[in-house]
Amino acid sequence: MEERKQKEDKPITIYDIAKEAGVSPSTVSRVLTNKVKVNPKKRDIICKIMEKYDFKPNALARSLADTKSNTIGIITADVRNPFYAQIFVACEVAARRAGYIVLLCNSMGETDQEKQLLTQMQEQRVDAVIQLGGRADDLESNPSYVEQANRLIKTMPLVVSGKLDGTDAYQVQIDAVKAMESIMEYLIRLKHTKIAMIGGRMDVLSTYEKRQTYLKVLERHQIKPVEAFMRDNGEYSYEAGYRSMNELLSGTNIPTAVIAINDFSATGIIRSIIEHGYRIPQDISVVSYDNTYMANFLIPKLTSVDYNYEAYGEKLVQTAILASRKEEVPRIQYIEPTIVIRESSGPAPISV
Amino acid sequence: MEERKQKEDKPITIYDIAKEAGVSPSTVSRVLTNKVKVNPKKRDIICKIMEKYDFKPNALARSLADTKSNTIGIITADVRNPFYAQIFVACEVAARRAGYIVLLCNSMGETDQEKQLLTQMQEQRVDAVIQLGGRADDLESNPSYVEQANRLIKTMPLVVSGKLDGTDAYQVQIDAVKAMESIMEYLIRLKHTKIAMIGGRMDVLSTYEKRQTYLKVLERHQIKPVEAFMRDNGEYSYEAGYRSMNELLSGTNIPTAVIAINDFSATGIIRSIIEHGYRIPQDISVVSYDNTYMANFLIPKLTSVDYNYEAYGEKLVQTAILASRKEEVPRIQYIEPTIVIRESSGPAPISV
DNA sequence: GTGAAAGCGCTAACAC
DNA sequence: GTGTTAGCGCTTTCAC
Repeated sequence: MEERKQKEDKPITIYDIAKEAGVSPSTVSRVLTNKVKVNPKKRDIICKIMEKYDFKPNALARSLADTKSNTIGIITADVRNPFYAQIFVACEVAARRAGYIVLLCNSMGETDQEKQLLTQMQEQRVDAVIQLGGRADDLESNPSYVEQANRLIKTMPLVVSGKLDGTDAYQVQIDAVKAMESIMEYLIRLKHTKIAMIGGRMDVLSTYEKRQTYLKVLERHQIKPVEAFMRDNGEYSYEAGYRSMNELLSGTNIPTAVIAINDFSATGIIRSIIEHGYRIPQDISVVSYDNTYMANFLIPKLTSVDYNYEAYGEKLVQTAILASRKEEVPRIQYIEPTIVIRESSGPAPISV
Repeated sequence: MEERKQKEDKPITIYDIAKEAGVSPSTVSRVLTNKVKVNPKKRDIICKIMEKYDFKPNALARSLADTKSNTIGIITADVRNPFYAQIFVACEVAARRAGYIVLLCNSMGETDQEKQLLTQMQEQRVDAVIQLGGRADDLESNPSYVEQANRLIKTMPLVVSGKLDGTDAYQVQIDAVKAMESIMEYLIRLKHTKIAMIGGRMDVLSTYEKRQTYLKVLERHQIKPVEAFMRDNGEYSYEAGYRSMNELLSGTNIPTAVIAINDFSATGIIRSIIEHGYRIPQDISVVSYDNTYMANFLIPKLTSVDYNYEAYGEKLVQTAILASRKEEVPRIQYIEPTIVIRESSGPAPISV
């Protein structure tokens, strides 16, 4: 029951608390973990002392002791991309609700960096890692990355937003096929037949799937695909969208609708269309993917495909947590897209 | 020198390595820390074995042992805001370069949450915490938050992007005064005299400073301030910008230039202007703060004040690290703004 | 240069 | 219910 001589530097520990409370350290630990009954009186005394010294249990020591860090590592290419920012925040919210912390690392799109991050996550002994984009987006998984991932998976579960062939990574994917189906059917219902698809790289899984679906739906409606309408420019940026649309509009065959690979691209596309003197959506409709806040800001407001981000984050995190507890989780799960119609799309113009 | 019997579950430790290498654990630790000479031959053997088992040192244990986690905690209101996303990524890059990891937590703008995050950071034993926005933005610091922050500061340094009166937090701020000065002088040089300032809350430090500077510069040029031109609508959003500009344009006194509190606001403001049939910048110039990627996307492209984000992140992180090592760091530092001129601003129209 | 041993702060059997 | 005793995996004196 003795007062602690304030050694200013050393942070207080359960031993200090225990001594002052006249109990054993384990009792203090018990009130901390709160899993086992403790004499209410003692608990009270202990709590008082904890508060008095503003005691904060050392999470590192706790994690070391029970070999569980209550941390989920998240690797993404770049949170500055609002698409990932949305998912990340959704993950964080879900994680916090479940009593977990998230450790975020950006790979900046560099594969080497990404590999290193896997290692880092292992060293940090996170309970599971969630990978958003990056190598998990590849149509053909990078072998050396797969190798690294497999090493990680020996230690902890990995859940990816795409896929990682040759690994046991859990997959929680956006349903790219449905995402394209719904947009195409929507446009065709509006009598569009001259539909362009702009942006993206064909070695990216979701983009590839979109393209395949695009072709499939055209065929289903007996619309002949036009080479010039398919402009996978290799990028997902504003500039690329702008450039590709400029090219397209400088030709003779002008589409009545264009599907942008994402909101960034759409933004460039819209700029190009307007600069060329066409009206949106009267002359050309524009639809897009991701439904980031940009969609609301543009003039006209953008029709874009949304993926309930909150639910997405929740599913990613739940998968990670359950897997880390070795509970059963489906190996692959899908997120349903919903098309949000705004001002940028409308009926096809009456053909001349 | 014996092979390790692969107990599949337990991760390998330096003891396992040591045994197989025929050395003591301390020697293994020495090659890990790499601070002390080790017989090159032994080192070699040890490294080989580490690789063979894909050994990853437990960062938790390391941190526990040397009471240093090499982690910097970052608290922000919402990384989905591109302004914070930019700074965060810059911090991460700087931190990684210095051998640190960052732990990101979003408070979602809730003070309680924010307080809890401080506690969480303490428990995680991060080496320092950086707070971007939130309570550090307040013109008058929230007393109960200050209290919580002070508790944290007893344990570790806190560096904030704003200020926290009554604490020893380090400050690395954007120079809001200069940011406004340069924009005002720019506009006035272009012969603008009817300048509106839209968006923001006056209990936010940087906004308050901007308003004060706005008034000061007007006075310096003998321009009488117009009540209707000062529309601190309490928000920093697209919608608020749109709404306020609509109100302003429905009046009789139309400004020739408007300063938006940030790019989000500017986006709404631009929409409103266009919908009202005015041209940008021929009729009305629009300038803004933060120079996020939005500035490049808008039509017209937005003139916006930039803060070298890379340098900002570097300074925040360096301050955090140095302070955590108890080295001397200035208590307050400033980030210089630069105005990036694009399409949305130009000379004032010839007055009628 | 290297090993032995103590310790970082906590949890979790295990007895009582 | 509570104290005792081992760890968790690493770093770091301190001798030699």
